[in-house]
Amino acid sequence: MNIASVIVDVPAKQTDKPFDYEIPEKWIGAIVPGMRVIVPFGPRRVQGFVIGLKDHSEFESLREIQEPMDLVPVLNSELLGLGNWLTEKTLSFKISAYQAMLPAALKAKYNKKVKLAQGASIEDLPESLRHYFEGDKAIGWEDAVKGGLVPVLQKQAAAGTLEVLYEVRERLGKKHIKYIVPLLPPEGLKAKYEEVSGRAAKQKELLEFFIGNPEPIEAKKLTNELGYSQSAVKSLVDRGCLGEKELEVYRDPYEDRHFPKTAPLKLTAAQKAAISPVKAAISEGRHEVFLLYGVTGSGKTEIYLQSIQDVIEKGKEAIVLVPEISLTPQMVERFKGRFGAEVAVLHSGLSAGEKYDEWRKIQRREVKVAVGARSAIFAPFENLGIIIIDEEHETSYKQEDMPRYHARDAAIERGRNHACPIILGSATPSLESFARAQKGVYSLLSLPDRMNNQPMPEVAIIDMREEMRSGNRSMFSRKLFEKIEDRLGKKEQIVLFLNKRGHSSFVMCRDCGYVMGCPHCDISLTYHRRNEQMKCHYCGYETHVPLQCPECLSDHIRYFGTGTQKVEEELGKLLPHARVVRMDMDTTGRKGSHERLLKEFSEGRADILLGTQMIAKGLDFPNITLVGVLSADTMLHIPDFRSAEKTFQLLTQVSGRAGRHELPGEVVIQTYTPEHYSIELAGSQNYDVFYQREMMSRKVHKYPPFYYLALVTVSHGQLMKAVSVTEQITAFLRARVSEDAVVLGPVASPIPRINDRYRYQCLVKYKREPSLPENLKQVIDRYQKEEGASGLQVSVDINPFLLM
DNA sequence: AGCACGCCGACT
DNA sequence: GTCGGCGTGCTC
Repeated sequence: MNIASVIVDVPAKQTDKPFDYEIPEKWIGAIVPGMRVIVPFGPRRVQGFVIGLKDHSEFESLREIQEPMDLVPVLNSELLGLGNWLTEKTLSFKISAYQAMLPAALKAKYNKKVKLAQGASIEDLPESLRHYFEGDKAIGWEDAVKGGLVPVLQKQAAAGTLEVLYEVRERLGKKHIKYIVPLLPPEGLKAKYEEVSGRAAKQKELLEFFIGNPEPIEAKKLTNELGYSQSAVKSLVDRGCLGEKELEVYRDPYEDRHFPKTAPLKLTAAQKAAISPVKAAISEGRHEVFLLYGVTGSGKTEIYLQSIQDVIEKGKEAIVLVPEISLTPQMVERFKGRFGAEVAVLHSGLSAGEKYDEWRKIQRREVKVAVGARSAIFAPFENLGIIIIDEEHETSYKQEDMPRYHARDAAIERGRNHACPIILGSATPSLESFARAQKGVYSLLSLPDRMNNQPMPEVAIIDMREEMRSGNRSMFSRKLFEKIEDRLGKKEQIVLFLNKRGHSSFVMCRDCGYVMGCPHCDISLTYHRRNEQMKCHYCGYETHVPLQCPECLSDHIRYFGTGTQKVEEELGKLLPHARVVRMDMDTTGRKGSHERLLKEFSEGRADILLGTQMIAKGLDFPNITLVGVLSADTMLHIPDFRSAEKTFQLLTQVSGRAGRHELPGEVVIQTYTPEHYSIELAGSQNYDVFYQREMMSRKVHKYPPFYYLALVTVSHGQLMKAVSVTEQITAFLRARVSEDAVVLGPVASPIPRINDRYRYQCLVKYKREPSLPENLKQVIDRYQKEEGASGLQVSVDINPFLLM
């Protein structure tokens, strides 16, 4: 077993296969599958993953692995297998699948530099180049390019005086702290104590300290807090009494936070009924997928917690996925509160180093529970007892770039591997999941009532057209405004929800109707108050705000639409005494600001929480008695077959923020289309009827869950090229699917141009099409290689969430 | 992805 | 005659 099969870090079609390498003698036995290694690949060195060992290779002369990057595998055999599965399901490269399963910190960085060749002397170089290489110095490739030195350097390299070096580096290291340890037992130290001359009083004190405290101690603590001098420490180190030791430590993002310990709560009858099949599956070690359908505030989390308790007692581990955990610090708190140090938290709010450290806690079996966003599904546990996906319907579980996987599918696959149950929890299950539960593929568990018999909040739907007609041109309906004033008076809290960021969404000329668009993308620019700029959310293009209409030179050019900033201003004018906290992408950009804002609100230092999507879920504050949705229909008009479902889910989720505790809650939904079923039914909180309605529509239009989808998107700088290639692909696929399938296209993508590239697509709707993956692969193979040359890009998304 | 090899146009 | 364009193919 001295040959390793390695997947190299070169994401391309031609290199998407194992390459064989000889394992150097000294590492035989030490290099095992799942480890990262550095291998020579052509003239370069690259990172690679060992996926297997063997004795024979069909290749004649193998090169040697340069060195291992790990002491222990970073991928266990289950995850290696899962990588294969991912590759097949998403048609992505193997290397992309493996990278996606690991924290970003483990992704290699590459350095290319030029240095003096072995055996060459600095005198061999032309005068002008010498100073770059004096004293073994090297010049980085990028600097060389910047300085226009590449041709000269290449000439020297060809002549053999310089050589090009390829380095593979870790993205970042482990964090170490210097500790001081006594090298002798207390008796030995006592003996030394006698030896130390009387003049060295400080050293004597220090020895006394270590006689009393023989444990290792942080060097910083010793000098800074306990006041021992660095020189005294050094002398004793030199004498061989003390030693310095670098100990690896974790960056603990929750270090300075304490989580009050919580005990399991007593379950209600409904909760008991829901949890018992889960407990049965856990104790029998059986794979089963449960859909836990429970209204907002019905106590789903407690079911998660107690299921995990069971799993831990069985000596197994648990993964909990939450949509975007930095958005729900309360969730972290509940898990940390119950399971304390047994919990690792992985979310986007952490730095790469912190994430890596949390990941290592899992790898080293130091924790039993991983709570995190989508990618936490790849937590390297070996003995999973349960996987929980909270807010199962959330679209953020689908990754939008390669590998385009859905965490729910990955969870079910891992559940199969480990023979463990899965809980999908939601107050508004995705149609796909609910349909599967109806068919008996998943087991349905319901929690129809809120805890403590709190009623669901009362919902009022306000027709904003009416308001308009009766002369109210403000963004608050009279009813909502009244209620806000009422709550302010009662010192109760209010949540205002708006699903848009920025100030106003777009700029339009009132005279000619000109809307300011991005010159590179077919999308209107968004106004940002902060820097008085118009910004494109797709390509980042920025320009200043026009004072005149560029088309008709009229100066009646105005902002349209409403953003959180504008609402904030408006509130400031109308209710100057109300304390408002605004939460959106702009105010929560920096790390920790999210938590800080929420804390401000939870401690009652603000009356109104105003925000976008991110405040829709997870908030649970007892004093919120009013939730206002400023415009319910913004989502309804996006061209997506799921827009009604998303609108319904969002409105239901936001409404659920109100009245979760003793105080009853009220919800006001403002809309221009009150008659739309998704708004009407969100108002009456009737998921079941919504489900029926939406299923009918999906059936008619041949959309999921009745059909699966596969989306091919083609983009190119020239419109005609994009169209003609899409046409070819559409024809190719059409000829290769069965009669039940529908192949649509070519059609322009909902955003027909991004960054000066025209985008066309072909959509396949199908029920059972065993050869489709193979055909899609052929499409990729055929067109992806044209990519570099002509700028053609072809991407395939199986089960896309955004048809963009 | 990089990089080398290789075959056709405009220039010291 | 060469320098250099990027099309083609390879990396164990």
